[in-house]
Amino acid sequence: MAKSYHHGDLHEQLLTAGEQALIEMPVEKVSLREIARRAGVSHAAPKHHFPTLGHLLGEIAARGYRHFVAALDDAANSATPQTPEARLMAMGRAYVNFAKENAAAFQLMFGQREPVVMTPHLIEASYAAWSQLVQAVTAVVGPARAQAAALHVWSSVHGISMLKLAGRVPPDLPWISLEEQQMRMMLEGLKAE
Amino acid sequence: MAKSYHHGDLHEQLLTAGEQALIEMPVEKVSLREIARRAGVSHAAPKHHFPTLGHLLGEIAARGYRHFVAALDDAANSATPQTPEARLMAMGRAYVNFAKENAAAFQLMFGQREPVVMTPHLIEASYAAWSQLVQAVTAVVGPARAQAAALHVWSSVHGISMLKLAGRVPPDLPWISLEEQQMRMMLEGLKAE
DNA sequence: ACTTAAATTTTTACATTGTCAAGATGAATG
DNA sequence: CATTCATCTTGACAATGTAAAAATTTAAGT
Repeated sequence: MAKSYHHGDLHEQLLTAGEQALIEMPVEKVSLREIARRAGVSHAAPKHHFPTLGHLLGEIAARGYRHFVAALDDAANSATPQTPEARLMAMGRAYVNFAKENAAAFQLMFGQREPVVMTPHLIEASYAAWSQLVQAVTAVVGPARAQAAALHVWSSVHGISMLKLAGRVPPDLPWISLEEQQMRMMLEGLKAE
Repeated sequence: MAKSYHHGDLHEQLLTAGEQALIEMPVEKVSLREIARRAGVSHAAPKHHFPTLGHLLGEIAARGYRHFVAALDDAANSATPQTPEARLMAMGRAYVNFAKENAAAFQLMFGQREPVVMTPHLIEASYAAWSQLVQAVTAVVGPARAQAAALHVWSSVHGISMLKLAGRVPPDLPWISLEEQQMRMMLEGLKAE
């Protein structure tokens, strides 16, 4: 059932307007009214498509996870050589890179913007990201230790991403080089028995 | 100093009122007016002590870092045996524990609440936390690799803390056990060449 | 085709928030 | 005692999220 009414497909347009806003402004400035403004609609119009701002943000975050998963997948498939380790390292670098290049979306996805409602789509999308990582890690350490290893890997890349975004690490460090060393240590940690 | 109109130490009382608020409510609900309310003062009174909400939050975050450093120090000194590795592991557990027990303060310290102004006190306090960690890591890996190793350790413990707080990891995992394994892998990663 | 019902959007309105500009108040200073 | 000055209050403003009512457009029924 197509919905072509006054403004067309407002549901979709609100989501894309929100994504665009996340590109152009810091995450905390992306308000309901700002998104409505960008969609060329009154501030109360979103109500009929998303019960609350949290639901709208939740759906936008879910889309963020899908782009995120796609980016990590691309990185893994572009890795050379195509060994499990190289694929995992490529994903790790893509993770940190995604956080850097899509800072606002990343922050939305990981809770830096209240209120974000855990809609079914968001739960599903974030779980898909977790599954993707578990799968890549399983190829390296086997299924028995997969979950613990995945948590280890995720913590490492997520932590370094967040610290960088929060700016709570001394800025005079040789960041790029440290980042690579950190990634190596992360991989080495996987080999712990 | 009895307080009727001028009550003398409002500066201090605003800080403690803010800290108390962080204990009793989620970080995003801690507003300027809420803190003023708790201090028993009008909503514009803080203006004379802190130019903006961001500055007040920044000072509260700085205090959070001091408690944080103290907690990690205590943990390290209570570790048995008193080896560099055991001390570091104890600090790591204390880190994750602090994030769990003081969620709102932790989130304020690491940027989950805009606007937070990087006041001199905050810069100093967060740098002190970094120095503390570098020192503990140096005792394990030596000075040459200390910074890279510190970043590795911090990323790991920070990442797992943030993921837990954000609730973006499947909730049906055996978290406690995974947490310990993650910490072991983190330590193992330190031994990477 | 005409009426009626339903779905979508706008308009108003209200309670919050952070910040600012005037006042009011009390304490220190001469 | 009078004046000055830092501090606190009051009132105002723009912006936010949400709710209800009114308006407008589409769909359905006969």
